[in-house]
Amino acid sequence: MLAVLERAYGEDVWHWMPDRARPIEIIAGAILVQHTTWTNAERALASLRDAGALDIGVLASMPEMEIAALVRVSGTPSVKARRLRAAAGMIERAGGIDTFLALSLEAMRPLLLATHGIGPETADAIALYAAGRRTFVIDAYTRRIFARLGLEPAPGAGYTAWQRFFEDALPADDAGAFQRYHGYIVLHAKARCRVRPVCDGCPLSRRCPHGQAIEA
DNA sequence: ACCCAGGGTCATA
DNA sequence: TATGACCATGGG
Repeated sequence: MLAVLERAYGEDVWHWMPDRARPIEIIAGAILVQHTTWTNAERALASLRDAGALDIGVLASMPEMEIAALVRVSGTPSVKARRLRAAAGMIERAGGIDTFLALSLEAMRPLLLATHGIGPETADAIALYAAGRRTFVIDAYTRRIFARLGLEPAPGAGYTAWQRFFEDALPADDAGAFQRYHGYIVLHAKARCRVRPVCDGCPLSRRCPHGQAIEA
């Protein structure tokens, strides 16, 4: 399946954010996109940027009410405001953004997981895409697509089992490959299902039973 | 008028 | 451990 994705998408890589995004934008984006669409997360990110709030020190000290007003369009604003603040505070205590990003995965991941509002997926997204650490992101798309293909590592597999499943299948020394393959899955999830005639044109969504229709 | 979205936390049993 | 309510806005 990974080879199929590679063949289908090749160089057409999705990379979490428009290229050259600063790490702080990737970190904030990873929190804002929780249980929401990426387009709404991007709008919230833009309003943070316009307000000059895409900064660890600013986010860590800005009242949650103000942050919430800025990120309203991404849903659950008070929840996400608290989470953004918590993440910024953790990074400050870690010695600032540069020091934080230089941490090893083994040091960084527990810090992230100990932060309010950062669970396994958000932690891995930050470690992989903001810091370039070699950890695979398991999201709803990944589970849905592969489970439908009968490629679930084990029935009812948890996050860790899914993650090991992919990490074992990918080059052990190449964080870029981890980014690329997770990107393929996102591209595939955003693609249109082309199974015909039953499901012609349906988005690969929860309602669509076909995970395999990469190409006609 | 529904249902869903690239999650995570908290209270219950 | 496991399940469910909750967060709350925008789009199909």
